[in-house]
Amino acid sequence: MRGEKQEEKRSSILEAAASIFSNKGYPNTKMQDIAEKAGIGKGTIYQYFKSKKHLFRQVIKEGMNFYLNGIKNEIKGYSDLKEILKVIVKFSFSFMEKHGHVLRMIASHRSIVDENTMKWIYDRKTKVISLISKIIAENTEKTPQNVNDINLAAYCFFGMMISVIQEKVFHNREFDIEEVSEKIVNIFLRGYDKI
Amino acid sequence: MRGEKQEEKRSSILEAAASIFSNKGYPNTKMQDIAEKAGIGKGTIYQYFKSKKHLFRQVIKEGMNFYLNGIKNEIKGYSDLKEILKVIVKFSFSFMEKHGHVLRMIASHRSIVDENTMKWIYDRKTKVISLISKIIAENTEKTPQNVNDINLAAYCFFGMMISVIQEKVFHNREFDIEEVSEKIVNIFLRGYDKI
Amino acid sequence: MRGEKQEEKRSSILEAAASIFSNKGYPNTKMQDIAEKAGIGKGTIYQYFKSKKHLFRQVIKEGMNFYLNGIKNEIKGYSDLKEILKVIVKFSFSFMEKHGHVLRMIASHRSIVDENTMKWIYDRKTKVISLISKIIAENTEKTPQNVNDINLAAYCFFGMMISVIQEKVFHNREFDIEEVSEKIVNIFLRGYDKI
Amino acid sequence: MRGEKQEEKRSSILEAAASIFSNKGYPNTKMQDIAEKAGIGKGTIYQYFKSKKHLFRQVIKEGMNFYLNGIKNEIKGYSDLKEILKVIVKFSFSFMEKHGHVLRMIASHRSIVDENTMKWIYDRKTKVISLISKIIAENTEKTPQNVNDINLAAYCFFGMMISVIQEKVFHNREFDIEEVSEKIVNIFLRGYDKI
DNA sequence: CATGAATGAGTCTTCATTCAT
DNA sequence: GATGAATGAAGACTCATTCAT
Repeated sequence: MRGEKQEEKRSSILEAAASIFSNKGYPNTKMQDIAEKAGIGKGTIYQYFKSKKHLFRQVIKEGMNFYLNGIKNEIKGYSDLKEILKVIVKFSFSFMEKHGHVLRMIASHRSIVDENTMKWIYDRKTKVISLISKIIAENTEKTPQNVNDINLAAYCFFGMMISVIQEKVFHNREFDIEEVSEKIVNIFLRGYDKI
Repeated sequence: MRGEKQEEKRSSILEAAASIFSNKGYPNTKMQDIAEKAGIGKGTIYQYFKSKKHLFRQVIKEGMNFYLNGIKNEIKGYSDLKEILKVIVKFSFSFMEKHGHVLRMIASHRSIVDENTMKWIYDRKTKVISLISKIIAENTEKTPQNVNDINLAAYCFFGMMISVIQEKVFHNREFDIEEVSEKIVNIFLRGYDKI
Repeated sequence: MRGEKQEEKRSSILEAAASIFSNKGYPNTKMQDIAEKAGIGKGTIYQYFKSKKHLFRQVIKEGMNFYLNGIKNEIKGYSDLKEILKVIVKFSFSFMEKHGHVLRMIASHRSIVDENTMKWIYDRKTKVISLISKIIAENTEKTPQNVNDINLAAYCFFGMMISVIQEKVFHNREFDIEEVSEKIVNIFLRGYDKI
Repeated sequence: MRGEKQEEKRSSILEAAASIFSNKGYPNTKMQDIAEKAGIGKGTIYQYFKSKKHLFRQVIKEGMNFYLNGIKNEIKGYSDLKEILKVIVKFSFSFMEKHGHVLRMIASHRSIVDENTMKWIYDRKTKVISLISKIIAENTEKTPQNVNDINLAAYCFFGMMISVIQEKVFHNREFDIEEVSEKIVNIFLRGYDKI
């Protein structure tokens, strides 16, 4: 059986990879480093992942799934758009602290690897935006709107959120997540002029 | 005179580098490619720039200056915050089309090169945010606010703008800049709920 | 075990390197050449030695140790200074034939690599001179002398020996080692006038 | 006329080259450095010397001539071998201080450049040894000897002299040239045992 | 003649990937 | 399955030499 132990090792590689890709970026990450962090031999990685690129994609993919599922899970039970968005911001904060690179990669979806991977990442990003769009659409009292406008709004929300989170996380400073989330969502929903 | 022709060649290298860094990212860019694009020999680059890293920094630096000066220049004559922000969005659109990497690097300020360069880029970013903060502060009728709040707003505005621009430019699709700018600024100033 | 085979490969690299450095000198020696001579891939060298410079230093270092130990070993059982010096000359002859560069580098201790390595080599040289000084001091019937004088004598002996050996080895001609050694030692001990 | 000014420039290049080759060794010497030290443009060197290698050879050649002529000149008027050898040592000391590389290159005559140059340098060395041999032969009261023995003695004398000089010059320490010269010559003529 | 900007051949070094143990 | 020693393709960078001005 390729059961439990196998799966565990796969996970430990993925985790180590996520952490190092996050901190150093794709090109500065060496397979050696990942192997060391995972406490295994370099060659072993290749028994679970075809190549560095594939490993990277898996990191993004599973990170994404974790992110998407996390959001879906967190917002259960809330029905107020404002509350929901705040929850998303807060969850994204803690996610960024652990898997910074994943979120940043998705946000900028740019060819740090190669053309194909860039497009592939872009597809993942679309999923995030779609989820946010869907959430906005479903929890708004406004009359049905142009799909493009909702999408635009989703991009705006995601962009501003990432921008602020990145800044805070980068600085590694103490700050009140609750307060900042409130402010971000307020700007998004009510506008800077009104707050 | 070491004047004109020298300066021209320096510029052509910078331009070629900006273009290739933009499209392929730092690690995928070969000095050879830049030389070819600039129509010169590999070694010549090293007469003008100490290393690949230095060249990259210059690209960011001069791109940044061009961006900042461009904004300052474009907003002259406007006094309405909304108009000013729209101008910024529109200018950023056209800038991204030409120097995508610069803006993206600044937005994500991440170690695609090395720790030091990351911090260095972060410093450049601060300049952009400062400018936006200043613009917001000076053109708002609201009673004087907490500096941190203005800064937060600047990060939000910059983030949402980049997020949307990136999407549009990436798709390379036709769209109405005027309309999109209007919408972005409206969300920022009046909130999604109100538009 | 990382034992035997590893050590063997390390040795084969060292040997190949010594041979090529000896014949072509440091700057004319290519890592590629060393790899080929050792019958391995270029990259393998870097598993055992950090850089060309480090490899070079190891060649000198291990060559030196071999030389010093060789001398110490050969002179065992002799108590007559003249006999001892002759043994040293003879051993140095055979050593130069195999590891010419090592001895020459030590003799001239000059910056063929860089300032630091030069000083490092100079330190190695001091060891050789010290050994010769010690041998002279211990096996002389003369009344205790000024340390500086003994040192000067050691430099003289080492210099004349290298000078002659180099000439002979360079010519690759047949000659009577026994006879030449005898003559060198005679000049050193009794003076040219007396022989 | 290619007269005076030309000759002056040629000299200044040669002088600059000698100084830098001496201090840094052939491979670490850049044409640029030589040009700068000579206060001229890089390209100008090539109007006087075909290549770096040729320049190097000229440096050795003219250095050698200067050395040989210097010796011949200094020993005029002396007839005692001991006095003559002392004069040679003293002159060599001051020569080494200014043109270290030349003397060292001649002493070790080794392929820091290439096989051909090595042989070429070896030929120069032969001239020095011949001169010393001739001096020894002419100023000795001993009955005519085997040419090879005189040659061997010359190699010994040259080797020990260089060995000591190098050490002293390398240390850049104060020392009594007169005294050291006396000791070296004494060892050579009367033997270490007798002094 | 003098110059120094331009050039590209030539090298060291890294690191993803393979494969024998 | 797991390992890590071996590999070599790939790329940044140097510097002697050329040649247009």
